[in-house]
Amino acid sequence: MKSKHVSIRDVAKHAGVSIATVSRVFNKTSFVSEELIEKVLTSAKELGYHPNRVAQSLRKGQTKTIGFLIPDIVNPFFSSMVKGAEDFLKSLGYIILLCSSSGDREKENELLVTLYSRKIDGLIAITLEENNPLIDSAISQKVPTILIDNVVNRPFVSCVASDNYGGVKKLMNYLIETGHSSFAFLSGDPIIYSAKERLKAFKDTVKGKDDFEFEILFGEYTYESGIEMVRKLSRIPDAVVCGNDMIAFGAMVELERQGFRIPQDVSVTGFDDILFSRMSQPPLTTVRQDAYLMGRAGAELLINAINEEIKNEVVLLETTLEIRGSTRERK
Amino acid sequence: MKSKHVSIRDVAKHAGVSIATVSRVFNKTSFVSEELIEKVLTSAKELGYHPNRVAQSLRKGQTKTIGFLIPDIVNPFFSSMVKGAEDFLKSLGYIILLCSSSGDREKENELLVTLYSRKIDGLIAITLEENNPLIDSAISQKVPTILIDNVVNRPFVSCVASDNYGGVKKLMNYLIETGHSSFAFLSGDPIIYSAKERLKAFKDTVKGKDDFEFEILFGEYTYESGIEMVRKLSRIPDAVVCGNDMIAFGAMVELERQGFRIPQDVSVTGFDDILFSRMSQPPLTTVRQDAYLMGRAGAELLINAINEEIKNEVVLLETTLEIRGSTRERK
DNA sequence: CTGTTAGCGCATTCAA
DNA sequence: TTGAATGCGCTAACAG
Repeated sequence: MKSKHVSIRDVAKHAGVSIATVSRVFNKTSFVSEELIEKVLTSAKELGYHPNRVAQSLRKGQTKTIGFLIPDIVNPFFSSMVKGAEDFLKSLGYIILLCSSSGDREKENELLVTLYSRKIDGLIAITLEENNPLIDSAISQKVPTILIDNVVNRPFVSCVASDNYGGVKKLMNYLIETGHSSFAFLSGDPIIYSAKERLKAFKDTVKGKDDFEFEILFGEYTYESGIEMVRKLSRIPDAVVCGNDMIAFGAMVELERQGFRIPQDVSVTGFDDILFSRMSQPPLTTVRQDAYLMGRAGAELLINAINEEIKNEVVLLETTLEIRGSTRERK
Repeated sequence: MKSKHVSIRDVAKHAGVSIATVSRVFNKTSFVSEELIEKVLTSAKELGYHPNRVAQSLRKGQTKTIGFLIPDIVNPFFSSMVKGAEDFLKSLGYIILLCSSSGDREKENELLVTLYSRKIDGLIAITLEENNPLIDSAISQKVPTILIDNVVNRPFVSCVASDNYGGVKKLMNYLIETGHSSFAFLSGDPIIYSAKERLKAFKDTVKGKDDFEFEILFGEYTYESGIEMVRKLSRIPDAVVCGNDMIAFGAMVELERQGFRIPQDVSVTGFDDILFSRMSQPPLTTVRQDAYLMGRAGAELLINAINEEIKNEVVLLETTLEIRGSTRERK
């Protein structure tokens, strides 16, 4: 039965040295004789001592803690980012303070205050809206901040995102090569950076070209929204290009319900390549983006920002076209 | 351009009061005259002051921080638990320190040291193995600890899990009522508490009854394992009862590949009811357990343990049978 | 009702 | 090489 907290003082007394020596042994901050190192380590082990990180944080002015603000931890796309970041940060002794905003902007601001008052060394945020007030908050607090899946040009803020534009371009080129000439684009909410970029790539591909017919619908990045948008389609095109995979799943279900065969009657594509995309029937042709890597890249950027004051950088990650069974190869 | 950190002393000076008064205003810990409250609040706002939680933690000996140890944050089943816990804890001013163990027991221990040295007020852990060394660790540190999806009887440790046994019982009863009499059970690794319980319920139902034929295979809670186990089946039974939904998805794909129709030729069932279970073709008959609720219940238990010293309780949550298209209704 | 002060556990100066 | 003393920002006695 040990006492409640064993502090550096207990170890010092037990080892017959000063607290400064104990501190030096644990921090290797200056030379201590072998003899004393031994003594201190033995005493520490015997008492079950571990340095109190709270006290260290207060003293050193850094907490080795990173705030992570995320709309929905249950979404594997977002949680993959957390994992990517965590795996990297952990190796450097950082730990993640997790905050779910649930997309609620008011909550988001409260959470930021909490995070800042807990003296996080840096912040990684996934925000749905492209222009979010938190960005200004971050700047005024001067906490190094990384935005993932969003791109802005502001001081103290770096960004990581996939090349959404390039991804959809690749996809559209493939569809055109394989003989598709009429399209529907089922967009996510264009307040979101990624949705906007994907939409832009689609428009840039088809607009003003007489060879193509197209139609654009707006919804959300959800299964239900995919179903709904298909119902609103004025006609069924060669290819239904979806803003993300969830929309595509909804679209596929609704198209089949209406009696269309995929891909014989209509091709369907997604974006993201989530786990289930290769398991659906038919497996989904989609643009693969690596959320884990985005998280990791964000964390690396953040550590740079913390250490080297590089505070305004944008990293765009490559995407890969995954051709599967939901698109036909020839008309 | 403000100075780096604004402390309670800065506010006190600016407002012309003592730091104790400032503290009292923010903590409402004793009466302060309206006049001074006003002054302090104005100064605080002007300077952008927020109490430093790190200093508070050191002083008060509590961090309002909960450690959350989880095998894989990307798995929606686990992340739902995090969400459930977080939603509740947030409302009480707690925040979550997230740690992924990746199932690595060595890492798990390192992470625990980190968590303890950061003086978490409590720990919520999802551990794969039923008997995990972390449990002893938790006991020796006297940090209130909750195990989710696992049940042990130890001091300082409370547990939350679904009624896995009852769930499989319900499921088996339904299958028997609908005329199934030969079964295969595709189990997860029985080192895991839930896998063990589900297996037990299956065995208890079919064993020693001449009416039933059955076969049991062991694998993991994964899609790939489902495929593999189906390949090892000695014959195709009336119903393939899977340890969880991921196994069921693998099983369905492999059964269909082998030319069996679901549910006409063979029924397939899962456990968990993850998001995609209702989206698969055919939609999966499964036992629904509410991961979000488990997380929330765990958090509630933890707060009780922290406040009231209730430190050894087990909560078993009800499950629901979700009958969908992957099981036939009559032979 | 308000101010002064001690000390939470630690890292870091400054002396020795 | 080691120890004593200071203070990080704050809360909680205690005194007035």
